[in-house]
Amino acid sequence: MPKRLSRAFFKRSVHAVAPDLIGATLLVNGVGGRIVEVEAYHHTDPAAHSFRGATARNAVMFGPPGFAYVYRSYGIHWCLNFVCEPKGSASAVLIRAIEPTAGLALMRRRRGVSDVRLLCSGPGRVCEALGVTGAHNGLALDAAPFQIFAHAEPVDIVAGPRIGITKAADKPWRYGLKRSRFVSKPFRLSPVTPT
DNA sequence: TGCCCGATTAACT
DNA sequence: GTTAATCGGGCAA
Repeated sequence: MPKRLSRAFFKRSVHAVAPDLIGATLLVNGVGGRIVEVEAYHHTDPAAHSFRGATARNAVMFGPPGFAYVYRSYGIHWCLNFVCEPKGSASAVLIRAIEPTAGLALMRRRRGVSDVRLLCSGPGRVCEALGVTGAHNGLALDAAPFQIFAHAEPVDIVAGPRIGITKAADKPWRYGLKRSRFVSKPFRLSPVTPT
């Protein structure tokens, strides 16, 4: 049985936690799969919700690490984040894509699509498939309904610019599982030198 | 108070 | 390729 991630796992720099989450398994009420894409947001980052200080929406980001920050995106979708670093640093990892492994039938029903590659390939899709809503905002990640397990095997990680932002768009703070077919958009891999 | 924009997605042309 | 859906935050007036 894989090791369940402790709350201490999140009490580190968001730039250390984010790549470490690639390959981990995220379940919500037993439904979910392998995390294949995340993005890091730090409070000194102009693209982060916490950059301009605490509001009612982002209050959880300013609390202790190891909790879920769920916000509404474009007034329509939900997006799931894991709060990182010591309390008050207001940093979080956005869960952008999952390779579905558990609860496929329920995810298909919630999403209204059958293609497994369309179930969790995007932050809004992840929340819809796993049933994450604003009701999960502020819940601890080491307790029900969440289960997060470390990956057993080593994984190859790639990084690149984050998606859908205009501020600090050059920062390579999007992390993914190399060659995964379940990411929301392909990562640009390093060019192979012709032989 | 009013207006613009956004860590998105699906359905268009 | 473009656009609508829909709402909280930020900022100008």
